[in-house]
Amino acid sequence: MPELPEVETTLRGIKPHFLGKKITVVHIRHHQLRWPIPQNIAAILQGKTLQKITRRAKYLLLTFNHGTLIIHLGMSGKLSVVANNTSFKKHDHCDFVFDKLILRYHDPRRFGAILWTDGDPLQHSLLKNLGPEPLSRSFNAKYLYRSCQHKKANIKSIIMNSQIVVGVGNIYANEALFLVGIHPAQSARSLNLVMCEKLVQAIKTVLRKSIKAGGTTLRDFLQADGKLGYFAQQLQVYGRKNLPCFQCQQAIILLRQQQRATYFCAKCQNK
DNA sequence: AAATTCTCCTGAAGGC
DNA sequence: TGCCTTCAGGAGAATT
Repeated sequence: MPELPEVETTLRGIKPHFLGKKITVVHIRHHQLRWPIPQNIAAILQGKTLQKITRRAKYLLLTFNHGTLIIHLGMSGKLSVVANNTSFKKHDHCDFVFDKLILRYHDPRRFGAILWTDGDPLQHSLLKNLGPEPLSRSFNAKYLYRSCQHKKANIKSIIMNSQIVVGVGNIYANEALFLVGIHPAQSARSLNLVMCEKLVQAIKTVLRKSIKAGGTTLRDFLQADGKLGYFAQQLQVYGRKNLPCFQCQQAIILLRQQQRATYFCAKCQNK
């Protein structure tokens, strides 16, 4: 499940292979992702040179001189770099064929998206209302504090809300809240500025560490399976139901919030 | 307006 | 071994 560190790792992995290169042909084997891949995408891209690869939230933006390809990996999406004429496997839905290499999109659950815009991608309806990047300076204590005021919702749903801050998926929300000892069900408006500062720093720390871990596997990116980074990170609470807390040995609790699994330590994370 | 629930999908895991 | 059920989750859409 690609979280922000995986998307960033993917970006860094594909960039050196395709930047400034020309697409010769596009093959689509399955149009139906979260939204249909535009029918004319092959015609749009054929013969065009990739000018820029950037990221906004978990969206990868591949910019050409006449528009931008917007790619989201969803839950199970993966972009890989394979040699030309490499045979495709199940769920390899889309190939962007360049001179020597293929940028291949694989996505068993098809929650991802491949879209095209000929305007400013940041003004695309999917992107224009997104909150700040978590690692940017505009995501800071004051901002989070303001975003939490008058909010009845619990703090976990606030930090996972992409209109407030992007890129904090379920795993990292759990981990960051544990790091600062905040109970995931605590109401957002009850956090003071000091707690917001700690939480902001925890989110940044968790994401930075994970991106760094992802970076260590970059050299393997050409290999088809390329296990990405965050598994390397030691998770403190996520997926550890009933196992002893690393800090106090008390059993980690699993509860459900907004239909998402929340793992926390009742002793270390006080209400 | 804000908060919650629903939805897409497949593969893995668990029960019998 | 195999079939069936349940669960996982990103995030936009629909609903409350």
